[in-house]
Amino acid sequence: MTLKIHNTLTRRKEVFVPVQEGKVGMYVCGVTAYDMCHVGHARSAVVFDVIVRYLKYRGYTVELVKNFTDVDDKIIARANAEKTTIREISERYIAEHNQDMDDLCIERPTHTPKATDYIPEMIALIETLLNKGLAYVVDGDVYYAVEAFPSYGKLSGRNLTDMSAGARVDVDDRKRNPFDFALWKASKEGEPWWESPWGQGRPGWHIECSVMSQKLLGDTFDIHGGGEDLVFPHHENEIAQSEGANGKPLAKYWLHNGFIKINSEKMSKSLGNVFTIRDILKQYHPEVVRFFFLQGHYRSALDFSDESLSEARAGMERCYSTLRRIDALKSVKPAPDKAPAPKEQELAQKVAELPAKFTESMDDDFNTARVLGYLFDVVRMINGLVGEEGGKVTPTLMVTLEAARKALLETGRVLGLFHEDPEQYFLKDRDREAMKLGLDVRAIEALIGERVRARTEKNWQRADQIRVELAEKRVILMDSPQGTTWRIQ
RNA sequence: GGCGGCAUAGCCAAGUGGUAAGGCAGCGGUCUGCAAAACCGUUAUUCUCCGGUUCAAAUCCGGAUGCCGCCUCCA
Repeated sequence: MTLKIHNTLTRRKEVFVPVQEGKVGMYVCGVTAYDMCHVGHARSAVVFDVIVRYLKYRGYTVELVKNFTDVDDKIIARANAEKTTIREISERYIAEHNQDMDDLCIERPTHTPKATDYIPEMIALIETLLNKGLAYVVDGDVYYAVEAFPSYGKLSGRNLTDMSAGARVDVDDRKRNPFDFALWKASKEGEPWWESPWGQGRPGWHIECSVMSQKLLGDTFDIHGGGEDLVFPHHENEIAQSEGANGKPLAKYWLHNGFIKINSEKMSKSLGNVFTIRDILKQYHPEVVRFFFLQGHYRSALDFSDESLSEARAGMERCYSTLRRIDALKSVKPAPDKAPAPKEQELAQKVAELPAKFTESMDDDFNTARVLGYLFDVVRMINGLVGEEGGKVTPTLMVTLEAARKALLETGRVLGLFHEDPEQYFLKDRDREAMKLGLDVRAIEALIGERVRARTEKNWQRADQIRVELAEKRVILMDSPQGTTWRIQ
């Protein structure tokens, strides 16, 4: 079985062969630390988190680098607006970012370098490019000369002639070509600066990734990832810088995740439809958000809406209620043992096949949506077997169910799902939903208490009245031999 | 203007040559004092449209239409 990955560079699925057997070096472009992270950052983080988890599951040792851009126009603007330093701003938002990532259950990368820690190395790389004739100095700025790098455009499938035809770029007389980009910018009044051979200044955006990836992963590493918007110009420019300097391929495989749209529109600050991770996690359990992302392929666009998240919530609820159902059986007296029913054997077989199907789907360019389909097959079969015979199961069936539960959890672990104890999951969900609706939990439970009394007196009229009353507030009651529980619809 | 992507049921979505996964929603049934959950059945004779290749096409090729992204900071 071979892992195949869609490579943006070739626009094809390719068999994954790492530079060094058994090891994967991976670089994913991180955030510019000037504001809270949004749902788009969350998707990118989840996508690459699942890829890393899967590569590890597959037996690879993964070294992941995710950088922080901590010097940049937007950070400077924010620091000036708040009358503070770029360091204060970037540290604040790096901390916020880390909290969001922890909340989303993203495994921490091996390295999280910051651009400002690599200024001397950036200067050295720029000097190399100048010496090779790939860059030029103008008034303390240093620009990359795209025309001097013949394969410029190979990642994004563009060429300089076509692009300049309908160019919408600022014409800058100091540049030889409109697509030349800044490697080093002379500092203006009130901007942070570092000493350099070209005077006081600061690095351009693209150079940091070329430097940090080379320092931490070497000249050529396996996977370079990021959002699809980074293909051009950012990743194109990284290739121009790195490959221009050392003549070796920068990364073997380029992976780009699709965008999140909000009600079919692009999420952007100008449209005012940006949802921060912090806001979303007040509304939905992190695993619901993760499940929502994994339902689609990582390269396709995903439409984020209250409706789609509610559907994801329903899906997660289905899985967790099945896990809870198995847990509950442990305290139920077993039924007398007997030979396994055909359905039971069928489940055992499905469970046995799950790892292979999981691997096959994930090997096919990380097809998480298909994996979820397999998980639901198992869930349905478990439910079918547990629902029978008054909740009692035979010891033999219990073994099968336990194996099924383990298989679900193991698969879930690689996807970053089912980390929660089912009981806890439902409690958290209930509290979160009640808070969203502004419901008074104590009042609800008082009514439920009254209904329990009414039911013991067989006062069905009053009992139903309470049910209806609560249902109007989207509170759904569930009666069982163990008592009455509730959830939000 | 240049480059690229997408189009599968009411909605989301997998499927890249062998006869349409899965989820959500709906309907009918079983269960239940009534419900909920769960299960069973049901919901696309068909994959935007037109042509072509093939024994065979949602899948490959050509064309049309529609939507979207990138080309400017952007996950």
